[in-house]
Amino acid sequence: MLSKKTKYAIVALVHLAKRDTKAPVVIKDIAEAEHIPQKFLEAILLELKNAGTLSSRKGKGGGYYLHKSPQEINLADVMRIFDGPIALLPCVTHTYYERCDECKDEATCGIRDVFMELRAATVDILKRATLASIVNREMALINKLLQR
Amino acid sequence: MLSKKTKYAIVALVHLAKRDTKAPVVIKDIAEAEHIPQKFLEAILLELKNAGTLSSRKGKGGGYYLHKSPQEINLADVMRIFDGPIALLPCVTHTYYERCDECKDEATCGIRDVFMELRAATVDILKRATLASIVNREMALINKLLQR
DNA sequence: TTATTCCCTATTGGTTATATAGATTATGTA
DNA sequence: TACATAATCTATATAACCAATAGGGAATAA
Repeated sequence: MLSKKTKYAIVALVHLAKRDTKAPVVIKDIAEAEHIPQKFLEAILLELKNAGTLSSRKGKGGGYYLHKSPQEINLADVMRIFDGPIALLPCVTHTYYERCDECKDEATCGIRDVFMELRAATVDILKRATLASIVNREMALINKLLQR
Repeated sequence: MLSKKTKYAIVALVHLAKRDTKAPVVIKDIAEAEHIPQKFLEAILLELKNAGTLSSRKGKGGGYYLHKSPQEINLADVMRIFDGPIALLPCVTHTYYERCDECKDEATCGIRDVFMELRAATVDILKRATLASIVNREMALINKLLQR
């Protein structure tokens, strides 16, 4: 399961992506609109800023805004910021690779083979899941509902 | 990431599947062969038994053995026993469904849409990953190494 | 210089993960 | 029956992490 942190982060990012302007939005507005505890969201947005996903401006008229375009921000990257590697086994990750203590021969491990396949499929889906594509999905779902 | 519990469970099950006989194996043998803390493995095998995956016999000549055939035991089921639902959001699971507090309209939620797609792909891979198929993968990997 | 807003540090309560220890129950065999 | 074997049950410990809150500091714009 995703941590609440990650889920809130995604919801907040989609919130920003759905606005057509790139004007900063204050934490409070996002928290209230998306029903996220404000102080908790504060820490989350800061982490997203430090990761280079968001930018911020202080003082009046300030707030947070997307640092990159919605096409360039995908869920794989966001999830990695908060929940770490996407792979389910340490021996399958790229950047956080770690050998399994109990493993006898990694090269011929059938379990590892399965989870490498799973990781590839997961990363593929999550990389394609950009903020822009999520907004598109929402529009498609709305249209689908209206047509009935 | 998988919990150690789940990883140990899978390793132990594959250990049992690789033996051609269905004779019971004592906990100690599995623990030593696979480098798993014995007392911890004890609890894990018991849980697998209660879930109907393993059977056991007490006393001399006893131990644990697969209750079903290696073709019938898949990683999706094993992972659900220990780590719960495979889906990454509560609103996407079948059996553990729960609405997201902060969600406005589930039917048009683009985030949910992504994670439904991801869940389907994941379950598909993990259902096909039976103990038998894992053993086959190992043989294939060994052959591949030998051919070089 | 004042209001606004992000930024930083610390802390809290609760849950989960990863085990270990010791006693008990069931089983096969001499 | 007695004994050794091996699973089963209960209890405990520790560490890590999650989710959230509190309070003040620092930067910025008007």
